[in-house]
Amino acid sequence: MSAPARLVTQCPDDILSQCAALMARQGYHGTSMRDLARTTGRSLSGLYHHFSSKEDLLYLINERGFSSLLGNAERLREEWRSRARAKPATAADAAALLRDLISAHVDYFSRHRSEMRVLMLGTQPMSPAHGEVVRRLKQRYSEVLSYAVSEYLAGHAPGTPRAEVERKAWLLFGMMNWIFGWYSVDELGSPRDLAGDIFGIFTQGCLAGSRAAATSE
Amino acid sequence: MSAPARLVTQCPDDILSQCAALMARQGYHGTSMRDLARTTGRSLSGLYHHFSSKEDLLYLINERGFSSLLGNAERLREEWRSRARAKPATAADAAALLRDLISAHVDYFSRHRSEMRVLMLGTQPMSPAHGEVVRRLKQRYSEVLSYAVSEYLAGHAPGTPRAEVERKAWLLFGMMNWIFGWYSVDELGSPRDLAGDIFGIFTQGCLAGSRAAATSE
DNA sequence: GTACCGACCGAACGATCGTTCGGTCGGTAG
DNA sequence: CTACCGACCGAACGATCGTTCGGTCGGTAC
Repeated sequence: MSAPARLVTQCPDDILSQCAALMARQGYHGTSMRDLARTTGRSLSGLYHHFSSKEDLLYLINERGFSSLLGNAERLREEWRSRARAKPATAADAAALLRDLISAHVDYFSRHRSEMRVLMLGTQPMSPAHGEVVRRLKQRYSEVLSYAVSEYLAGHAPGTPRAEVERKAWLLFGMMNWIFGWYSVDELGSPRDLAGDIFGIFTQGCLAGSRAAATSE
Repeated sequence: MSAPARLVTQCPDDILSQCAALMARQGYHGTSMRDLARTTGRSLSGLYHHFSSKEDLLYLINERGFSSLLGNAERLREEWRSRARAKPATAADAAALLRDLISAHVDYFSRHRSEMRVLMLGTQPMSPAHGEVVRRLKQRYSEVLSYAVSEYLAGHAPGTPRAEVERKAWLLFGMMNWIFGWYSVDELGSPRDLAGDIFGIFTQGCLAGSRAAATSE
């Protein structure tokens, strides 16, 4: 423990994202360790110096991605809660929280598209222990979003049933996640426009309530 | 060409869906031909009697799924067009078309969850020829949906820019598709409720226009 | 100097992969 | 009877898979 300090190595951050980029295109099982070694400019056994196994690599990508996403979301929620303690929150405040969460999500996705695509393609091939950690992160993240949705609905459409709140939160998730699964971000305009559209459609759509669905018949 | 008629065999319909069920859980590369042979109750070489290759099997699942989806959608659109020729279409008619398309989509997904999950996980490992066919089907399907969205917006929010129409159609796609990627249909209520929610959020959300997105700041 | 370190490599291991080949069996057709 | 057919199987092929092992090299620590 002396002069030059440890900044490189230790945790192979760039290697991880290079691997994620390849896995995003070919899938976990469709990408071999030899493929990953080649694109990271290392040898096969050199790659194993950084990760204990292929599954471990997948876990690290998942853990890192969801942790960042969750960190952003929980920070926004805490800021909102401390503001709410200072002075009572208005309905507009809840809308602002929801809008910030959507923006943060879309921004993060657009800046880490490969990693996010890996996260979306499923958790199946992970060990029970790793899978549990990732599942927990996923759930905590969706709980923050559900919380914001229910706070928003409490202010703008009070009395919405719990089941409907959750269903709508999931639909919001759908809008936020799907686009990056199929399409390129280049064809969709800026993340800012996209987040604005999602926020606009969701909030205005929720205001109309569920009874508005009966148009014909 | 005589008595008993050909109803079985020819095209292995049930085998296909059994294979899709396994691939939906493990992914294409994560499922071996031996796995597929075992779950279909056949031997490895017995399976190759029905499909020329593993990739061919993936293609058949994709082609079949998207063709059904597209068939339903184009039928609904043609019905609408012929009604529009009889008497001028109202704005409510366009909403009904959109609602029927969403219902058909959600219904089909809920009845063929495994196949649909395979379709959503990507097209990469297909040959150029097969990939092109599937890509064409996908595009035709999304064009029907975009058409309905633009017809709806023409009646309810005239003057919406083309790019915004497409972005909103994609967000609608997101709501329709995402839920079956992550969550089980059991927790989401009936397909009917779900389709109603999607239709309600989307249509009411679009009515508010894009300028409503500026709530704070 | 020697000792130890993390980063990295070439070569190989056993297992599993997609695919092929030769053959069996029950059922019409002539 | 023979000829032919689709459905199906066991056994094997070459290739590729994830992983391991022994070793090399440049750099501190003492």
